[in-house]
Amino acid sequence: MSDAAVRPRRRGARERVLDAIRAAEPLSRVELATITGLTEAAVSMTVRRLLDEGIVVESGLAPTAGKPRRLLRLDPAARIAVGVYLDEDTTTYVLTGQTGGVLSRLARPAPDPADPETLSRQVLADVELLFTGAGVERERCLGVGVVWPGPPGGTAQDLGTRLSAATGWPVLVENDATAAAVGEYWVARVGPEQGFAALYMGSGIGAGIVLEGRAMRGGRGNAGEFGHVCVQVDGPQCQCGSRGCLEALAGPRTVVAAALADPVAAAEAGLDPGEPRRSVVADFAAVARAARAGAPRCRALLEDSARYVAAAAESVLNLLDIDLVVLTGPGFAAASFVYGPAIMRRVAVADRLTWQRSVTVTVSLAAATASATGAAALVLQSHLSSR
Amino acid sequence: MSDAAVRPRRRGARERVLDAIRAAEPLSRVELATITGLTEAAVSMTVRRLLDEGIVVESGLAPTAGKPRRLLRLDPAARIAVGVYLDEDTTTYVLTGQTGGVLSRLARPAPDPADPETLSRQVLADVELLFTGAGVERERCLGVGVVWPGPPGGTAQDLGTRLSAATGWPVLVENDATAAAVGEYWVARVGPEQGFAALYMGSGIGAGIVLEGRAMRGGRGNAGEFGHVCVQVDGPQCQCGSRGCLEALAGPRTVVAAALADPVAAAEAGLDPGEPRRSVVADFAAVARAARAGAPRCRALLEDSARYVAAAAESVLNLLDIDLVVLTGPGFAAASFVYGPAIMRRVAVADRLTWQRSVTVTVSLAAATASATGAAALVLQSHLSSR
DNA sequence: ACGAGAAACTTCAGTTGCTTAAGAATGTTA
DNA sequence: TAACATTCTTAAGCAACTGAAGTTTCTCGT
Repeated sequence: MSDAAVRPRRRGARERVLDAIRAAEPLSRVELATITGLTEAAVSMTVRRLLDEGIVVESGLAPTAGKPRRLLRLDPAARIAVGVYLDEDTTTYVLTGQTGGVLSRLARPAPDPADPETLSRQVLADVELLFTGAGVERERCLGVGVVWPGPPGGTAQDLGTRLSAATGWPVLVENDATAAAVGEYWVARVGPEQGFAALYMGSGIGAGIVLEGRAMRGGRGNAGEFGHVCVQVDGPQCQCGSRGCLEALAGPRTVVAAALADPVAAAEAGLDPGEPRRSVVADFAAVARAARAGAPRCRALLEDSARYVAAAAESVLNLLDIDLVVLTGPGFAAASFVYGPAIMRRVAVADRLTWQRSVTVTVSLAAATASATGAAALVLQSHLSSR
Repeated sequence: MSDAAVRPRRRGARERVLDAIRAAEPLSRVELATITGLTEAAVSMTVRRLLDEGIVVESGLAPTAGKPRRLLRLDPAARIAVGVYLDEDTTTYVLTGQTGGVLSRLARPAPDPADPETLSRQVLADVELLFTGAGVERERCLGVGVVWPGPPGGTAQDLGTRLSAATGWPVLVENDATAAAVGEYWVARVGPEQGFAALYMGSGIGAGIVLEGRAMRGGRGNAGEFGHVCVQVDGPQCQCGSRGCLEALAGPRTVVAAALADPVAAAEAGLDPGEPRRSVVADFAAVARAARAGAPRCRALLEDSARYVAAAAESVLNLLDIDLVVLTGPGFAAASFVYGPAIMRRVAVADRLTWQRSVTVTVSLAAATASATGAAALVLQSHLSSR
C-alpha cells in the first residue's frame, strides 16, 4: 500500500478543482473559482501544483474582453489505473488514462475462483501482460480496481490483499454496480450535484447510487441491492431468503429460465434447452438480440421483466429524489431498448402530476464493459481526495 | 486497501466534538479525542471555546489511575429551539432545550392554511405565548423549525419566510418524516456512524433517512417518499399518478377506508361511517386501539397493511444497507405492536441467510409528537455546523 | 500603432485550525 | 511523601485558505 495510505483531508481545494475539471473540462482558473467556491488565489496555487505534477495541462486559450482564459484539462496519460472485472466466465482487464479512456484491454477465460492462490497468480500475470502490451510505464499506475458480481469481501477481498502485497499498488475491491456507477460518474462527466442511480444488469441486477459526488456503500458495503427490492409482497421465493424480490421476478436468470421453458421463445433466441448452459449473461443477450430482431415471444419476456424493473426503479427514484437513471452492464447494453422506455413510461405520469421533476433515462456509452472501466475509475476517484 | 484514505474529514472540530457529546454524553476530553479522531490539544481548545460560550458544561469527575477525567455535557438550557408542527387538524408547538428535552408545549386547533397571512399571524402569536408561558428569554432561541405533512415549499415555505422576517430567527422548513428522523437522531443519541431509516406514519407514510449523521433530502427536498415505494407492480391507482404505491395499498387512509367499509371492523373501532370523518390520524388510532384490545377484524386490517409496509421497509434496508429502523409518528405510536414484529419477521430470514446483518426495529420514545420535537431538533442540528 | 481598459491570473501578508511536543495539574499508590 | 499514571494545557509550527493589492496580457478605440 504505497501512497494510498496518505492522510485524508477535508474535501479540500485539490479535490474540488480536479473534480470540477473532470466534470466540465476544459476550464479556466476563474471558472474553477466560481464553480468550486474557492478564491481565485486558492485556485491559482492549487492549479500550479497540479501543473507541476503533470496531472493537469494547459491547452488553448479562450478569448475574452481582457486577458484570455487559459484552459485547463486533465492530461489523459499522466496517470493511469487498472480495472479488473472477474465475471462468471471471463476476466476482463482494462488500462485507462486519467480521463477514463481505455488505453488497453485484455480478456481471458475466468480461472477457478475457488483457489485464491492460482487466481491471484493468474491475475498478476495478466496485469503484467496488460502493461507490456500497452507499452506503458508501471510507475504512472495509481492502483488496481477489482470488481466482481457480488459483495466485496471473501474471495475478492482476499485477491485484493494478495495483489496489493505483490504489486505494491493500492487495490480497491467493489461490486459491479457501484463500480459501474463510479465509472459513469467519471467518464460521462456527471457533475457532483447531480445524483443518479446506475442500474446494472449482469448475471444479476444491482444499482450503484451516487449522491453529492460520492458512491453510497452502506454499512457493510452492501448498498445498492436493487435486485432485492420487493416488487410483489407475496412473490416467489428468492435466493436471498425473502419473497418477491425484483431479481427473482425479473432478473436475467429468471428471463433466461422463462425463455428456456417456452419452446417458441427458446427457438427465437436460438437457445437449446438440452445443451449445457453458457453464462446467464450470454443467454440473456441472445434473448435480447432476438427481441430486437422482432421475435415476439422474446420481446414479451423482456417487456414483462421490464415492468418489474420499472416499478423498482420508480421506488428508488422516489425514495432518494433522484432524476437520472443510467442503464449499464451487459444486460442493459443488450436490452435497454425495452427497459429504458418501460422506465420512462412508468415514471412519466407521477413525475408530471406529483413530483414536478422530469426523469432522464440514459444508457451508458460503454455499458457492456462498464464494470471494468468502472473498476479503474474507482482508483482515479479515490486519488482525488488523497495526496 | 485504502479505505482509510478515502474517508473524508469534512466536518470541523467544533461540529465533531458537539456531535460526539450529543450522542454519548457525558464524555471527557480524552474520550472526545479518541472518538472524534482529533488530537487532545485540538479537543482542549475546542472545548474551552464551547465552555466559554456556555454551550457545554463540566459536570462531575470520573476517577482513573491518574488525574480524573472531567466530564462534559451539553447545558440543556443554554440554547433552545422552537418546533412547529402544522398537522391536518392541530398545530403543535414545542420549546426544547439543547439536549432535545421538551421545556414547554402548546397545541392549538389548526388555522386555515389557505390564508398565509392569518396563518403566519396565528403562529407568531402562539410562539409568543409559548415563550411567555415557559418564562424563557427569547435571546437564547436559535431558531424555529416548521414541519408539515408534505414537501417543503409552497405554503410552508411562505410561512417560513414570513416567520423569519417577523422574528429575526432562522426558520427551517421540513417534511414530517425527515424532521422526525433528525429528532430521533438527536434525542435518542444515535451515533453518526449508525445509518437509519425513520418510518413515519401520520396521515400518510414517509421515511426520514439519516446516513453518516446527515439527513438525506434529495435534489428537490423530496427524498424519503417511502409511501410511494411500489410494492405491487399492477396495484391500485395511487394519488401520485402511479400504481401499487405503498400508501395506496397500506397507508393509514387506506386502512381507515377499509375499516369503514367493513361493518364489523367499524363497530370494533367505534367508527360510524355515517358521521363526518375526523382526521385520518384519529380514525387510524381508533382502529389500532381496537386491535390492541383484541378486536380481530381491526387486527387483521393492520396485519394486512403491515405486510406491505414490511416489504417496502425491506426494500429500503437492502437498497441502503441499513440495519436500524425506527417507527415513529402518531400512526406507528398507536400501531407499532403490529408493524414492528411484521418488519422483523419479513427481514429475519434473508438477514441471516444472505446479508449477515441483524436489523433492529425500535419505536421512537415520543413517537406521537416526533414531528414537533424533530422540527426543533432540525434547528439544533443546523447550528452544529455553523459558528 | 499605441494608450486605455478589461479581465485573468499572481503575489503576499494575514488568519484559521489543526498538529507535534513538551509541560503543568491532579489524582492514586508504594 | 515521593513516584507514578493520567488528564489536560500551552507553545510553536505548519498548511490551507482568504483578502487585498498587484501584474500580465489581451481587445478596442482612436
